[in-house]
Amino acid sequence: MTRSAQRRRVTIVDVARHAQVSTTAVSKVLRNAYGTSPAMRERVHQAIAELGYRPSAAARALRGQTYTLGVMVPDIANPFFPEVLAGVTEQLRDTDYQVLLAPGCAGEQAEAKTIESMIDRSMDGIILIAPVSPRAHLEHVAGIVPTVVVGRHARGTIFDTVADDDTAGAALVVDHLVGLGHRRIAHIAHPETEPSCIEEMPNMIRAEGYRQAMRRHGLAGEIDIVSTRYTREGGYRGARQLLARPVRPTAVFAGADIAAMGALDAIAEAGLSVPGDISVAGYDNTPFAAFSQVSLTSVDQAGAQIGADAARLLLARIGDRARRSSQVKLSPTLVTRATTAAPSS
Amino acid sequence: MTRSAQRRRVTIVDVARHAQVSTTAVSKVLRNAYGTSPAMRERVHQAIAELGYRPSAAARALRGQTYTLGVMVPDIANPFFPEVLAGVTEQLRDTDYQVLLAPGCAGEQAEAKTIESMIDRSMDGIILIAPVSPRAHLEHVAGIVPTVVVGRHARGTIFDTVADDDTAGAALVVDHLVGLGHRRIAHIAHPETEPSCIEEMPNMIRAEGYRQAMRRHGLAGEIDIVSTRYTREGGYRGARQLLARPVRPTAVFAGADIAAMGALDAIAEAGLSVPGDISVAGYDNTPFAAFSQVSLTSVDQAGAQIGADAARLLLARIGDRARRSSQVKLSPTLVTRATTAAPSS
DNA sequence: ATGAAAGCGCTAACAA
DNA sequence: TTGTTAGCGCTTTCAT
Repeated sequence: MTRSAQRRRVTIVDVARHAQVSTTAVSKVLRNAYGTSPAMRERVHQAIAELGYRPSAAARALRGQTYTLGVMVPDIANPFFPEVLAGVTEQLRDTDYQVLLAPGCAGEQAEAKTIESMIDRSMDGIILIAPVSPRAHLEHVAGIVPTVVVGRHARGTIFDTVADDDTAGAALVVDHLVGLGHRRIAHIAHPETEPSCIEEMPNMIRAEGYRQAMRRHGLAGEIDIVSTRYTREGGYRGARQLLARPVRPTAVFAGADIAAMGALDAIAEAGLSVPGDISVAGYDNTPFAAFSQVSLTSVDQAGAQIGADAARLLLARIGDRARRSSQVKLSPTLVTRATTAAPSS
Repeated sequence: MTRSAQRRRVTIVDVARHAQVSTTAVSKVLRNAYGTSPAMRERVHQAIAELGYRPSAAARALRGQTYTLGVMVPDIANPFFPEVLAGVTEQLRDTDYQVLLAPGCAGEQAEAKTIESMIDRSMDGIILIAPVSPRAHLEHVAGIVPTVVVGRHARGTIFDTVADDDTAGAALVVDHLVGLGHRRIAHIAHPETEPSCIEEMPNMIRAEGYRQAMRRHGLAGEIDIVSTRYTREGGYRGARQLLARPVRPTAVFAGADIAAMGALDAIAEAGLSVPGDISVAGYDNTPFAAFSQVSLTSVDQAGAQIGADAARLLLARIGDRARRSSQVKLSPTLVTRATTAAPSS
């Protein structure tokens, strides 16, 4: 046991020798490649089992695949992303692929570095969740490695996308609040600095969807957006700003549940009640929103399904890199809970 | 742009040719190795910049390091782990290392597979968070790759450990509740099947700490443990069981915040109030516990610090694999919030 | 201080 | 169907 641990790793050569075949044969068996007899397969498999052989991903990477897929998540603390990831891993469960997560990418700089590092590691494909890089950069990346972009509303020429219909999602919230009798509905947004992708980012589209819906209801004059961040702290700051308005909004639509969480913190701190004094709605329908103590009205964008679709598209693209790019757009639904009600006035 | 994307990746040979030096020289410069003149370093760096060269981790892996560290997390949906991860990445920020997360390891089987996959990918070191593998297996793994184990109370011969003093943490909760006047204090635990590591797992130690503390307070007869899981659903099921007792406990100590969350769901569903009808305490002091709508009393085990220590130890072990193993044990503190109060009786 | 050359473990032409 | 062999891009002796 201890000795074998110290020992040199078992290689394909060891297996070949042990099974009395060539390394090619072993390689073929490993990859289920064409040209192996059942008898040989049997012997090789047995040798592999006896020796406890495992292929070195590093060596494979130099020639072929690594059987590794990378997923970039912008913010691991946001409870929406585990949902997406669950969908990805579920879809990949019975494949040979291993998913590796690259965490913590605040900003374009960090994101570029993270993507580079996944390319350096010869990943067979990558899923980028809500990336902030300019589209040209995404195209560049997709030219190097099969790529699926989640969240961006962009028609990539060589990458596939999966996104939620954020315009519709925002409208669901506004319609719901207006239906309850609200007029002063404010929105907490997440800003975008990179001009080339402003129109593609889900956060920007949610904000625009909010604007459109407000206008549609004849509430153009009531449009009120504070731009902070989709984080708990951002939601907190945003709500603080809104609560300091001369005339307070009666409802707050946070662009993400995690921001809604911060908004609820600020509202509680101000001694106000939800939904008595102010209604709050979020986006993502994270497990947190369903939590009894919160019961947050939120837009469900089926995170697991998004993840599963992304994984499916990625496998398809790995299989055929010349494949036409496809865009999957999912329809959100509204989950009405206890944080929204008719305004008190 | 587009052409370069299609083009073969820039290699060390290209750099060497462009800088008019040998590949050896480039390699040395890259690794800050001994034997390079400032002039050469300058030229090489310039060539690297001009060509946009990036070393292939795959090729490096075959000979040297991959500059990749793997972190295995048992449950990505548990909000405690992002905290630990933040500590890890923060500690590694100014190093050349990239952190990759291996998600979703339910059970010993899946865990072993995940660890194998990290070894296959020649990671330079791995951090295992609350692994459930038998100690012998951890030793085996640590013999292959530098390893730091987080959470397990084991004295590895070749791996380092970082753990919270779970016995003390559990005692903090029981002492607090007893101090408030509670006697019927129940505990929601997470079971362990693998016999060889039962005594090392944080969940088991928390349960044992709870038992000890109860006995110390002369409440041995009130000891009441339900064993479900450290998940939201586990907490929910656990609390349901406890609420169905002929005589209901007046306080519930969930072994993890995420389980406390589920317990709060069940309590709300039963139409009971917290802390009016029943007090609830958690463990981990996740951001969720500090949330205004919850305000959960919880044991703080400084996740970020745990992560930072783990990363520090891992770097040290990578630097010297013969290094004596060290065990870092952190002292937890209790954060008292609104979910615990004197019993109503 | 610098470079030539031998692999690391695997895959894929190409031969047999 | 099977095996021989030439690399993949890098690190590392070992000469110079």
